[in-house]
Amino acid sequence: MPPSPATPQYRLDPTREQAILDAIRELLTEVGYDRMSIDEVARRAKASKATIYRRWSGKPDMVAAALHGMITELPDPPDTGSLRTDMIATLTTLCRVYERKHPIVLSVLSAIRTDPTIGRLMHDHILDSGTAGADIVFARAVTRGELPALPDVPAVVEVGKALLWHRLLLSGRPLDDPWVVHVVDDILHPMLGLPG
Amino acid sequence: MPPSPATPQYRLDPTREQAILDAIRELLTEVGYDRMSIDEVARRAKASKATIYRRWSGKPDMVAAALHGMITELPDPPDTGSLRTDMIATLTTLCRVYERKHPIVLSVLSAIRTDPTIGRLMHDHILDSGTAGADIVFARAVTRGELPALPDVPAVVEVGKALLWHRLLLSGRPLDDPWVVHVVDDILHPMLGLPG
DNA sequence: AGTCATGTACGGTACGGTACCGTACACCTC
DNA sequence: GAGGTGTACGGTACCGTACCGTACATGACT
Repeated sequence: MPPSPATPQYRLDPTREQAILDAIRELLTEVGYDRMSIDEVARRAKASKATIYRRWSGKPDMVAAALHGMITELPDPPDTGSLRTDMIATLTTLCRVYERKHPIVLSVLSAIRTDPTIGRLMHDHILDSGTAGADIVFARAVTRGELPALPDVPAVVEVGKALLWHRLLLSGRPLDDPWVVHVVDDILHPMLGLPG
Repeated sequence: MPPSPATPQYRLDPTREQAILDAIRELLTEVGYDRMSIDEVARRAKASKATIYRRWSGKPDMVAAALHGMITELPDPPDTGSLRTDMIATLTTLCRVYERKHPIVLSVLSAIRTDPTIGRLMHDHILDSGTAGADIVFARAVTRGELPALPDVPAVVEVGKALLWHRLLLSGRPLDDPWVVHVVDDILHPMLGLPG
């Protein structure tokens, strides 16, 4: 007799579930929310639609589940020696994260109209991550003596996020290094009262 | 004797064309690009599908046509007496314009992946309008003596547009007056080297 | 001028074909 | 035999095209 009372009690296979969620994220990235069909999800996950519908009630439900587990915890930004290089490093890291999330955000964005729940999930799990490092960077700059006092960090973060997403979603141009340097030197530095 | 080489050529009725384009814009606003069906366009425009397909080859073509004629020429910003109030007035005007365009931008955004042409049209006809007034406002501030020299206007415009679209598309919060004041006082003013 | 044949655009309808949704049912493994 | 799984199916929505009969402007002919 097995001593573990954990009689496996074969529940819904979590492996399957993960495969399905991966397929959903894949399709969201590739074709967007509206054009993502359940048939195709099933095909990619090598599962049947019945298997899918046993778990979730419909497309919004599935996508909501897929958006969970996309929270990305960023490590604290490393001390590069100066505020300027700290900001460049932090922004560059954020660029890579946003670039990865970009297709999904784009897909889901248009679905907000149809399903407001999706919008909330997107904010909570995708958009609001990766901005905690700013406090650290600016606090470090104050102790270094580069800044006379802590700036209006939320405002700076607001500008940074807005610039990133605007560039990514609307301008159609890449989040490359020269652009990051431009943001830091021509926008953030002046905003902090430092020489451009 | 007819000097004109008899170009009889009845044209397609421009009235009908306008009704169809209006219906397209309506549906783009209401349900988005993907969920817009030609049948529904025909129904709303009180036209037959044949009439529509006689003019355009398919959905991308129609939407492209509908995006034309959405260019909005803004009047030069009025002189309100100070740079701060000028900026607030200009931004407020821009807010109203963007709010109107917002649903269509949202719809079309997700279609960029499918049809890059749409993306180009959106930039040319929707996004790049309404920023010419900035030059006037800042030039006026210089002659008033409020600014020592002309600032980096493109950078300021970049920040303004990014903040507006970010707020509108991603934050889900309204472009209301307090927010505009916050942008001017907490972000643009510091960026210009003025007291917040 | 008045009449009429002609050509075109029009709304409406119907169709074949495709893609998708959500479910009923049979299978198959524990 | 109980429960997860795969297949097959009905139903719906949409696309793009073809065709009908009609309305109307044009241009020729009387």
